[in-house]
Amino acid sequence: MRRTPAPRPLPPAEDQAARFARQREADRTATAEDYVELIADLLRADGEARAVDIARRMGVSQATVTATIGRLQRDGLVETKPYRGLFLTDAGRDMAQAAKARHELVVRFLIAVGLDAETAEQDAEGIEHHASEAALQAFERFLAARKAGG
Amino acid sequence: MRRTPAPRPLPPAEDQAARFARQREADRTATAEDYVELIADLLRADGEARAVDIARRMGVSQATVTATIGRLQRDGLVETKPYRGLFLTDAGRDMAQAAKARHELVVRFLIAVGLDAETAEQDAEGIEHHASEAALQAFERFLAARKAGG
DNA sequence: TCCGAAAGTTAGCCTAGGCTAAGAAGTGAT
DNA sequence: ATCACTTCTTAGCCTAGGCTAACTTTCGGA
Repeated sequence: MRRTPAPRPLPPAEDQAARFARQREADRTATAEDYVELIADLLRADGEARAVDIARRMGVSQATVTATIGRLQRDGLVETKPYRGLFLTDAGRDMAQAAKARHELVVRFLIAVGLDAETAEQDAEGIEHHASEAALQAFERFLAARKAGG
Repeated sequence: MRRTPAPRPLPPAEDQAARFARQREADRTATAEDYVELIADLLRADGEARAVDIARRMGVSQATVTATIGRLQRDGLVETKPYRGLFLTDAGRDMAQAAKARHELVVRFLIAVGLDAETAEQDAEGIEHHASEAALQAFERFLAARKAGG
């Protein structure tokens, strides 16, 4: 029982820097993914996506939604007409679909490893943006194995 | 084989808004956690934490480090003397220790579910900030069970 | 000792993503 | 058709977290 468990040396600075850089990249796309995912859900559920509903569901002001939508439009993810509802471009739809699939996979995975549904839903919101393709595949394999094995 | 898999209704707006709010809260603390964790690592490995090394390992400029350290100092996590190294306050040490424990738990967990070590390290960087206490406990249980069962 | 390189800071700029307050545009009921 | 209400936008502000360029301080070697 030693006090210094494992004086693991620090990773090479370049590796660590690369990880943080990828991290910041993921942070940048997270907002866009959350928005298009929500817009897709609203379009499916209500037939339209209105700024006021997005504001309510994101827990932010309408002014913030207007500004964010502007960025999404600039980035070619949504289309808007002033005072009209929002629509997703092809790119937006693709992103939404991928985000939704990731989200649901992460939720199912978290529940499978023993988390309650409510917390799984909460944590998935953050984790989905930081799980790599490799991680998602590992989650899929895990779920498949669990299903097969019982 | 239906085209519309499950027209799952949207969650209540308030619940969803609360989740996003907690999400934003986690995002705000993530930077602080990353910094104090790195500072603790540097102190342990090198005996001192210098801004230039933090800049190198975070992949940002020294000016960015200076600004961020200023915020950490304002928030009572680090202590600095101009042109001298950095030191953690008690609060900073606590945060660093918790962050490190979370980080390593997430890495071990990701490896246990089939991820390679390199990707686990990368993904943990993002996931550690978004896993709730309940999730971390679930990960612990999973690892314990895996160890017991084989 | 002193002087050049390395380290740290400061100034000034930028974007994302929050906010409030106020005004403009659309909509529904009478 | 009008008027009140809702929705959307605009203006102006803020913080976090990036950047470069220029300046200051420290430190080590000749």
